[in-house]
Amino acid sequence: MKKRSSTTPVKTMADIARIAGVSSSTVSRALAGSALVEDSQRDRIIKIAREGGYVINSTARNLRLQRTETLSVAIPLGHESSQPLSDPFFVEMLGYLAEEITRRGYGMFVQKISSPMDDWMYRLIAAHRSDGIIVIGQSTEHEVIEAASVSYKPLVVWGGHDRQQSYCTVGTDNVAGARAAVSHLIALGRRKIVFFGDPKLPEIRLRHDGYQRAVAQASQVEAMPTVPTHLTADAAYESMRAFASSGIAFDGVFAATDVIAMSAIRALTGAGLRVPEDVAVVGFDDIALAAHCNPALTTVRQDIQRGAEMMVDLLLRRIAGEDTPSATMAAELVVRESCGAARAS
Amino acid sequence: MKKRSSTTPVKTMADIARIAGVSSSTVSRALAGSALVEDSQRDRIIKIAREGGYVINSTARNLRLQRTETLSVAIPLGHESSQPLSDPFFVEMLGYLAEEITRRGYGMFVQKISSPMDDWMYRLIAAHRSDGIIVIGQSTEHEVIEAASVSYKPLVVWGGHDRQQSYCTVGTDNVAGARAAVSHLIALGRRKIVFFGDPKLPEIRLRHDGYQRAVAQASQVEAMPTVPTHLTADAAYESMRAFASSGIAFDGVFAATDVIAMSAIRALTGAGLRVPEDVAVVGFDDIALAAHCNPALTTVRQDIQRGAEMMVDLLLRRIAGEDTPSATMAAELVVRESCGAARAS
DNA sequence: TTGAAAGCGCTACCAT
DNA sequence: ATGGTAGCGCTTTCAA
Repeated sequence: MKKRSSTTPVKTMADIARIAGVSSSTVSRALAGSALVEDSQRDRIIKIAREGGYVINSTARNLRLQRTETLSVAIPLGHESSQPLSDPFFVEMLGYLAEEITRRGYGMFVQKISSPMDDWMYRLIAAHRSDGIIVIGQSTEHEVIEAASVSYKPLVVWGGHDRQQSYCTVGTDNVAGARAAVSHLIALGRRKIVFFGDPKLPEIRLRHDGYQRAVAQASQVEAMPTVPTHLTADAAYESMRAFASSGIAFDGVFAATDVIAMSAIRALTGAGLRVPEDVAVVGFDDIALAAHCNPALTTVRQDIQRGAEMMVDLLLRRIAGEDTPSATMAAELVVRESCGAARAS
Repeated sequence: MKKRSSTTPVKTMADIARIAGVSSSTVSRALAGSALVEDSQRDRIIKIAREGGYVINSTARNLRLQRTETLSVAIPLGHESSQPLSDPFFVEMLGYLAEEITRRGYGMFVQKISSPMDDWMYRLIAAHRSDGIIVIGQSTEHEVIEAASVSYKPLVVWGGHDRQQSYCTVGTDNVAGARAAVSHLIALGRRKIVFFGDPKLPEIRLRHDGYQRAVAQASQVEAMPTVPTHLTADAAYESMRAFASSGIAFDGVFAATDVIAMSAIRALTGAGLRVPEDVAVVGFDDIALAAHCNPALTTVRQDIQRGAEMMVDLLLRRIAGEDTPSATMAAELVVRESCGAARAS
């Protein structure tokens, strides 16, 4: 009897069944570790499968089981379709999500939503490529997400939490974080603080709220304009360049994101203004760059890694049928150099 | 006749067929835009599908067509299983890959290979979750990749290119890049240059080759040790801390990656040594951080975005049956502050 | 131009 | 403990 083990291709359960002289039902059970199969039989089948290099076909399995063991990560960039996905905040988040999703035994399916049609959410759901969806950032898509969440439960969104929203979010306490940042600037003597960022985006609107509360609560602080800049480095640079040459006097900047803050600093320096001596700058996010730029950026830290872990955990629980609440993480002001004074640690 | 369009669920082609009063074969053809279906019939079917919010079930389609319209991105971390996927280089690469893969109409399936079994590659292939595989970095897995590439063609690897390898790589000219960096240090008067990095990894071995050639070609340059540090920030910091206190005199460091370089700078500064005055440091990669840290890092630039685009393009061509050759991109020395002298631009 | 039917590879029900 | 069979939703012959 010739050895054929290496010449007989073992691609399907039917192949294994043929070699083992059993039915494919038994092979399926054996490979699933079912106690229904006789021990010796099971071991023999598993051995044949392994020696033949058999790996289960997940497409067929998924079709049968109506699930995918995959989570989708969607990144809507409606506010800024030209914003590259290489944006540091998104990319750091993506890395941690990949880490955690893999650790939980799932695959990660990444989808960038470039020029949001209003049906991207529906398509993502209906295509059945994943068991659940994580959306990074609400962008301009709050209504779409809200509508989908009514009928689609396995959905978790990174972003701002509003009283009037039914979907599950994970995010930082934007209002408190922004307020702490601006209050710190005020405490350092700044009186003319400009807000850079577009309050049309939910998270940024919350940061703007925090900014306004800090200003309203202080005395002697002048009302200053809000500059609704886009989120890209180039756009933010240009916004600041234009503002700095407008003749409006100012001594502080609260930027809605670190990318805006860093670009603003470049523009200020280019305009001959010193940071922090002439203008103090505070950002938001604490991306990896923030600690290493010059001057090191004072910013509001969001714990991206913990956020990623929470989102995956909540999503898996929702897939299991649980109805999880939203989670808000505390924001932490990280004082470095760009605000002009280090706070005692 | 009651309007039922909103109450009848339209989940499958069979549903549409029932509503339209045709067979599901016709629905399939109509939705695929087949010329075989009568025009008015086709339009009617498409209308029903759209109004019912129908989206094709990709799992079923994939099973039938034996393809997935998905590309796998595998990140083997065998050399450093504790290395987080949040490593800047990998994460930047991931962002650009997501960008380009989405742009090409594919999905991206991300898989971190944590503690490499020797069959991870085989499993990834046999599970049929994707039409092709991009591997980011050879790590310690050269043999595994080489073996798989014999029979599995839709495979592109980021990393070092060796004369003796049959798989398709995209990468930077590591030897030339390293050589330029070290020659630059030598030209600036450095004579005792230490290499930090583990030459067991293919790319780093090539960078080490470049380092050695630059040293061999110069006169008066002393032979210095190679410190086979790991790739994480913490490990590199510790390696440099230990080395700096060993009593060995040195005035230059060529770090195999920017992460190592930046950690080394922190350790050197902590040990009371000035960078670049006492020790000049050059890195490799030009991650986003490099330009923004203090002192700004002199490094060898790899064009990550272009690399990502090339990998996707080559992979899609391989999926289409083409046998593409490897591609090597030119390395570019980016002179900033950490080497102690700016070259004329 | 359309429909019937087979089948992609798997799992689970129902027998025995 | 095991096998037969149906069917997940789709595409594509083959017939008409």
